[in-house]
Amino acid sequence: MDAELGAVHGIGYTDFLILAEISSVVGHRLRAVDLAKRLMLTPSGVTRALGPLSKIGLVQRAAHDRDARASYVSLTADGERKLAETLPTAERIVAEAFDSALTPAARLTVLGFFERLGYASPGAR
Amino acid sequence: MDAELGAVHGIGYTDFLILAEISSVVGHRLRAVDLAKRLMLTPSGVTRALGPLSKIGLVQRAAHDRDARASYVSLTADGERKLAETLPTAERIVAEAFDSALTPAARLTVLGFFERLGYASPGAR
DNA sequence: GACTTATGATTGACTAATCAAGTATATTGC
DNA sequence: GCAATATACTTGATTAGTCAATCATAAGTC
Repeated sequence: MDAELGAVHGIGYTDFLILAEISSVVGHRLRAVDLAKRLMLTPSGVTRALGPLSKIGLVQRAAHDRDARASYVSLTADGERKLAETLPTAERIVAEAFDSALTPAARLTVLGFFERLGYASPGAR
Repeated sequence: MDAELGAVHGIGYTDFLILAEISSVVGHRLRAVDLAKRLMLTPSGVTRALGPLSKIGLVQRAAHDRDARASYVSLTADGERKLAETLPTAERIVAEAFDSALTPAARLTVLGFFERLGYASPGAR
């Protein structure tokens, strides 16, 4: 997962999730602490991940207008491009893991399950 | 997860899974490589985890009778006790994480899902 | 039966995360 | 308005895992 994504796109799976999460949120920016909650990471882990992402210019931080402790994280134009470029690879890798881990019957059950939870099945169009 | 289990019982979640996996398998012993496959770990990771578990006397290794490369891993009497003692804590922690991560409706859907996959719902008796 | 390839296990080097502690700012209650 | 408490973030130290390389033994092929 991490290894293949890293080899192809130069960022890990968590990095990808960070980009995707920022992009998915209204306003396209959020505080580091909210990023942590959404990704089930600690604030510390987010700080550590954002360092390199910021250095290679995929994300940027901006001061929060009402809270001097916090800062907003958002994607740069490069970050948006990287996300768009990485998405198909990530989807393929997840789909392969999914396929190899389950029997065909279990696969269908899981897909139905996600539909009931309100997610579109990744494979269905 | 790991932290609480470690604080209460002195072993991590992966350690717990290792004990549980050994105990669940017919014959109550398996090769390290099979342990790795079942727990989605690398053989390397299993070697690393078994070291401490063996040192504190929860698991033991025995030569494989047909393959000199392999060795069987099994629980000691202490290991069985530790597993029995850890099981309720682990179940409680998982149940709490499950409850806090999902809405009540999603919770029911997930439980139904596991039933369809052939697992009894943990909470149901 | 020797040669090649596959498998089981271990080790050194590394990495992505954690926790605990610390700093800075916000918020709350008196 | 000030003390006490809570929140946002960062950093040093640690940890649980990975990968790549290695060693030993098995299994398959000619």
